[in-house]
Amino acid sequence: MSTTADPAAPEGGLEALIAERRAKARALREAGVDPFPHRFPGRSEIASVRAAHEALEAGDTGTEVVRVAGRIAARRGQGKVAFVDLDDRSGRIQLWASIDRLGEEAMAALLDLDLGDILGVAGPVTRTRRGELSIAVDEAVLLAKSLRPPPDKHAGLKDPETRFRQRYLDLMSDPDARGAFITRSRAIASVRRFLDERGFVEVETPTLQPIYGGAAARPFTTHHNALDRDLYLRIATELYLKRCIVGGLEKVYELGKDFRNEGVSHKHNPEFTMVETYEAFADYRAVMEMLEQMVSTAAREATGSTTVTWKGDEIDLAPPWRRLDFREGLLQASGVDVRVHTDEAGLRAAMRAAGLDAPDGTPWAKLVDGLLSQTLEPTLIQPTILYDYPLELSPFAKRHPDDPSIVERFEAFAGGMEIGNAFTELNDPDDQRERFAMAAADRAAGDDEAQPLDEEFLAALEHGMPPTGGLGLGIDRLVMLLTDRHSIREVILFPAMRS
RNA sequence: GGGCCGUUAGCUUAGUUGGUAGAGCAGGGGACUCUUAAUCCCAAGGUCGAAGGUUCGAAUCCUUCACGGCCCA
Repeated sequence: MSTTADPAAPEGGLEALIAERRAKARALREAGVDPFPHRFPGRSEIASVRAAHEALEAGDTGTEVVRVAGRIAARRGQGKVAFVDLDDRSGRIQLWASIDRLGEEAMAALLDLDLGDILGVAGPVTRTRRGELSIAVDEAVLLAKSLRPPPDKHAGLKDPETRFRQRYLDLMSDPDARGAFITRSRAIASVRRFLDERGFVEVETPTLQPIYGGAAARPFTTHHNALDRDLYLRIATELYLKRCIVGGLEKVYELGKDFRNEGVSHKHNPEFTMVETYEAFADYRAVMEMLEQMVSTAAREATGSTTVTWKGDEIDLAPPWRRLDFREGLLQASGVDVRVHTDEAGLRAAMRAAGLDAPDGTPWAKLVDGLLSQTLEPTLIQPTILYDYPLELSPFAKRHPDDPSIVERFEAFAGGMEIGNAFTELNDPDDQRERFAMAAADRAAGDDEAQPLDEEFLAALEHGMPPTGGLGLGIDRLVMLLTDRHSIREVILFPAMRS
């Protein structure tokens, strides 16, 4: 269609491309055609159309009329025959449009469409002489006019900034990007199904909390105007879920967002998704087995296999996972024994002697954490359960019966990342009060990630909490593992960005 | 927070020792009744991330800033 030159229309660039598409939409309206109609009923998924007609021979045409709808991804031919590639979520199929089937008017309308337009078509399935399964178009309906040009039909969208800020462009131009988020959805559904089938109750606890807790992190602060009080966005669900255990719900989980006011990195986004589970009358040994089952089940149900590819290696998520004692593992990986260097200065000296980073003013527990992340953690590619942590790192974990300086806690690692954290929950309220006191001392010493005292949580524990095994599993990192994506931004649809 | 790298047309990109930017795709006009990164012809499209500086002259060199990526913390 020749577009009459508007003297005000720009010569080139994006504005001109938009003006061109708007002019086409206007022309349609003037011809009585709605460029944004309301529905296209009776459509089939492209993948199912393909599957049902695989046996069609080249040159043959089926009898059944199918209806498909999607976005125009590419087209070839401009004369009396044209080929259009149509994408929906399930796949792509070629449309074969000829003036013989459509007539001059409908053919002209089809040729006037743009890449990126949403189109619905009806017609029989055919296989071209060259062997391409296609739909012989008898009817074509514009379902939504695209007023802006899509990314390059072949090269797609490469610029990571645009991919994250305008994720819809990434999704529409890259089937693998869509696939990662579909895998994410399946993994989350699998985790829910797994827990539901084992009698866990899914609960929802406050996101806005008067006292934050359950993890070592700085919170986001907000303000409730009507109550005139500051509130915190939760950094974990832990302390509320344990109240549910006190109340007798016995097996609970919550799957949702936590918020931590920290920097962004390939492993950190300020809001991220975590599932926490608490099972009364279980301990961390039972949680180990459940986690192995849960993760391997999620892998199988989301990807079809319990082995995944990670940075070129195969990771086998099928149980049982390797068990590694915390102290032993660290000693082997770093040569530093945290049971020998039990004070801050001694550990710092030992770490520096081993060539490791150990900043001044860092409390002992954080030095141990740094020791782990610098030495052992990156080597834990195959799934590994690292168990029996020092008490100082774990303010909500129950002491080990054989050694009060360690707790019944484990973290699970895979792909060189921490993916899960679990312990036998501390249910002795007096011990818990002591732990809060230790945290208060840390806070006084300048650790702004230390736990604030939560009297209401202590009161709940004083009512009696059964022995309980608890777990936190990072969903984003699990999805990274399942999709071989090495940045958390690749598995969060709209990651945090600077303005 | 530190180091390195990047930012050129809607998208993907080239651009040499500093001499005022070139392509493919997309878009426009034309040809084409089995193409599939369709092909062929024609024309058009650029604040070279922003602001300063050096220079006769800056996409290119320098400084600052913004945004992003990678690595480190």
